[in-house]
Amino acid sequence: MITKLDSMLLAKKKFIYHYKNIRWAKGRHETYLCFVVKRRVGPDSMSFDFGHLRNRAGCHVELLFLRYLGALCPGLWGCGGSTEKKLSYSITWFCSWSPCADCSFRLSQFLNRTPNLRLRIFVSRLYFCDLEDSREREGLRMLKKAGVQITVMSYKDYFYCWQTFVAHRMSSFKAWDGLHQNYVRLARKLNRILQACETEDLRDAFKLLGL
DNA sequence: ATTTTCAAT
Repeated sequence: MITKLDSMLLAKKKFIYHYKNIRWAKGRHETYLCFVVKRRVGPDSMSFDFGHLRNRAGCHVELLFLRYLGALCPGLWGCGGSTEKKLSYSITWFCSWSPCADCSFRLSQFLNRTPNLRLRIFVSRLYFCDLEDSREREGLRMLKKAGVQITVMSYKDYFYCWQTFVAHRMSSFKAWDGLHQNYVRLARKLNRILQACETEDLRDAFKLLGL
């Protein structure tokens, strides 16, 4: 794999500023999305693409990504003929914020209609997830039900992103103060949010059994 | 203890 030009990579400062998993991320009025798109071509070969996006005025970065999806995943919807076999892709993205409720809803709908696309989402910080009944929390659960694996970024994920998406110019990734503690706190929070899926399912099961 | 959030000026 040939390394992309620096201009296609994220500046170091930008990456650190936007992906820092601090509790009060003041001034992060932008969201970055670093992605890797993979397609299995044969038993040992794989097509591969990667890059990053930033939200634009009036368009959250997740929906922007969906706009580019056709170009990133040729054949995802078949190659014209309806009998044509659709190609399967798996996408991993790393987002500085977790998706808002609306994006989660639209993504879930899209994924439910596109079973040949697998999506894994890593997030640096949780967006509006403080309130127990926030719509953003509900959105994350909806994504999980649509088969998305949602994970909070840990050191190894930042390290990977640094190596893959950042114009690091041979400098190695240096963790900021509190990276690990913040990760642990956020991962617990996300687990609590997503576990509600299971208690809900359990409640439904009980109801079904008349218990 | 409290602080922020894909802005709005």
